[in-house]
Amino acid sequence: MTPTAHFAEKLRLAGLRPTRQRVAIAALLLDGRHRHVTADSLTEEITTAGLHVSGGTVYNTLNQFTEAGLLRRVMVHNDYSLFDTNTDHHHHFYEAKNDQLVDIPHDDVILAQLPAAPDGHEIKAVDVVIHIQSKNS
Amino acid sequence: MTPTAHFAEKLRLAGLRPTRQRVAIAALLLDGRHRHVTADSLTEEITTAGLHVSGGTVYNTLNQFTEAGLLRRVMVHNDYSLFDTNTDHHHHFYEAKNDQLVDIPHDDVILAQLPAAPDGHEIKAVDVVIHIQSKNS
DNA sequence: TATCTAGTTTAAAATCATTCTAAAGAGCCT
DNA sequence: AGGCTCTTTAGAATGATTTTAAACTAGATA
Repeated sequence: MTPTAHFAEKLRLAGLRPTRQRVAIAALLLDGRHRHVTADSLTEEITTAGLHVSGGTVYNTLNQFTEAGLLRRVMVHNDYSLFDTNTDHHHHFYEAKNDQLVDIPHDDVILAQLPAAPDGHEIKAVDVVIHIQSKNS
Repeated sequence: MTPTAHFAEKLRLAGLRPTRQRVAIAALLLDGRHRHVTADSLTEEITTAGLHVSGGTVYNTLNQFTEAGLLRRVMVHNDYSLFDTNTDHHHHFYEAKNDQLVDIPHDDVILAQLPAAPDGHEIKAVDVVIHIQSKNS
């Protein structure tokens, strides 16, 4: 199976029509490497790859991939959206000073006791963000 | 001590000059009640109280109070900033559907094991957001 | 109490990430 | 190939937040 066919299939399975733009973005983001991207950094990557995808489509695709569970949105500040190509359960260290986000392996945080969700509700996800800073600051 | 003097003192202790606007906002937000506000909802409160504070000052004050530890910024989405008048250690339930944030008492989440911060860094804060949704959805 | 000055507030303009729009284009089924 | 729907596009629009430059004030000093 060609790489393109591989990503096209992945998109179909996620319920997304494999357009040229989506396949290109999937090839960049869904190759198994774990990293964090923004609409901006992704656009740069696309350009570097010699391609062009309009700004609106970059945003739409990022949202659609997230909705489909292919990406995960990480909430650490309100300046712009961050997406994680690792959708497994895991948490993050975040250093505000340089806006740096670092994955924490899932097993390194153990939530011994979780509160029951309010009546009629269920837990969908648990996000843990550990804010860190340089010791000499 | 008059209420105004009380809040003025609180601001001085936090390193903030007690201006008329800051004291007014402190009187609304720092009275001990635990709640979540936005720049918008705070502006409404100010108006309802028969006062007026410019938009820029509302934003500045919210940021300064947060910086001073009088408020806490809660990260659940990128649409606008949310501030919590409860600065004690505690976590949150968040339901995206209706953008509702609910406090979880500190003791209801126990982090049994925390990872060591990366070399040369220390942990400043640990934020836990539990995303919930209606069972019948 | 009058004066001074650095820090604040103000309304309005600017910024900037993100979403929306309407028209042109592309999967995909028959 | 034809057609229907979903997508993409460039550009305009949105909206929260920040910035600006001028007017103002808290608090120190004389």
